[in-house]
Amino acid sequence: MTAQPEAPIRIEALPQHVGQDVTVEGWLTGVRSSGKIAFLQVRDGSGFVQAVVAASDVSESTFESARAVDQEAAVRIHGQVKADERAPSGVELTVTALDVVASGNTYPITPKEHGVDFLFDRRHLHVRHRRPWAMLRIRDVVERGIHDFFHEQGFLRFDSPLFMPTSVEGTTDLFEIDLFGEDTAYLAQSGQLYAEAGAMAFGKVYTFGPTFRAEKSKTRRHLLEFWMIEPEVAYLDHAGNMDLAEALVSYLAGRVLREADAELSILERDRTTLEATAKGGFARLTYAEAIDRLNEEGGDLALPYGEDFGAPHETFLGDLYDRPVFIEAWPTNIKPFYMQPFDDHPELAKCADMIAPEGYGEIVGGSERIHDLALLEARIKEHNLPQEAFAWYVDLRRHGSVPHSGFGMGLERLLAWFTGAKHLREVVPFPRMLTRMYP
RNA sequence: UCGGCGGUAGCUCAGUGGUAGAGCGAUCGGCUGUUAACCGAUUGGUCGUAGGUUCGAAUCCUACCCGCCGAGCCA
Repeated sequence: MTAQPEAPIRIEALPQHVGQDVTVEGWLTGVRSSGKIAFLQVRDGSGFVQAVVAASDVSESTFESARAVDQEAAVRIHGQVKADERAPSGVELTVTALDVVASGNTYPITPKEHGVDFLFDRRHLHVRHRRPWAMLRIRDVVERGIHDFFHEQGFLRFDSPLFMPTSVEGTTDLFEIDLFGEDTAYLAQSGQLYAEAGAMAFGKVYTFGPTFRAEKSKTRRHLLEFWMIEPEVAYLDHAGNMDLAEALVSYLAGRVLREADAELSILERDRTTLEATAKGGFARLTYAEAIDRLNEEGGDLALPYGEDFGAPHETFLGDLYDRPVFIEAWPTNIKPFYMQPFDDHPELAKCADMIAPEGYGEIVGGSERIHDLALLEARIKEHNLPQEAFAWYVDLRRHGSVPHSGFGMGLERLLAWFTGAKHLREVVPFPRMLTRMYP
């Protein structure tokens, strides 16, 4: 144990300490050694650096311990920061002393290929590795970006409940919670209705929380538990709502390009669609125009007017552009009950879905909400929804009701697109799926 | 729920009726510039489960279990 009073330096800050003696606390992602020199690959959560132990520079016992350490051993390293062009980050650590804090003890995730199931059974360890590390760092950049964007625009974060008395849309499968045999609650699949109450109280609000869908979907675009962002704004109309969604998504793309360049490189992410997205200017197709495009250019994807889109239709439409595209003005009968119809076309809803490019599907769905009491009550009846459960929601239209709009953005869908993930599970620390509850 | 594919060593896989294999990992040794290092040795198996066909089954048949990908539904 060498006396080393200074506080440890994080690896990401090492380029500012070239020539200095520092301490780094971390773990080993790998070790290579020969008879007289050892290379320790070190990570500390902030970055990666190679530490070089030369037999000629250190005591015999230090060199022996450097040769004996294993993958994921926890180590405290003392050494000098050296600029080195061979190093990916530009710096290396020349080791003067090494404390082995704990052994890696035959770490199971070896630096070779592994299957999805093997890695996600060990997700508690897997999150230490480069690719998950980059994914989850970008998740953090986006989450902070969302809060910054809304707060800069005068929004208030307004938390919605996770236990709900009923479904927001009346259709989706919900997870039931038994309340001691006395009542049934459901896990939230949206906070929108509560956000609408918030919009009338604070003008501009957004929710940011987990949501749950009990759909037996087993595709790369589905999780049982995912995070959703739902802004809701009083006095905002349908067109303004699309402007807001576009501003948010283009802001986030720009922020990831600026703040997560190294992470995008680790993921080998092509930046073309992100760079286009950051400039804004998203195309806006009406549902009718989208149907025409499908029928004229979509081949097998031809679809009669009035049908909802499937995943292949979304992929086709998304691939028409280098940045997201809005599909607006859908027939009201294939959309939820609360959407405001156009005055001159009551059969069409003032709503829009935002489709991501590159096959990542719908990332935003939003609309202007019905603010007229009588119309909302009629819609609830048409959809056979339980009137008692929606009484408070209807009551909002009785006291100073104004036009208002909002949308929901799926965090994981957005992140999967930003990062180029093959599956949503890659952008969540501990994904929850039909076949995945552990760890 | 439906469709396609798959389950063999700790991991990734090869093996289509005749003695259970490779690479990596792990262990030991060698190597002063390695980037998934390299070289030598050692270690390693209920071939998803149950039943059937056969002189003989990882291999053929039946049922079931589990996983992956997709559809529907959705973000």
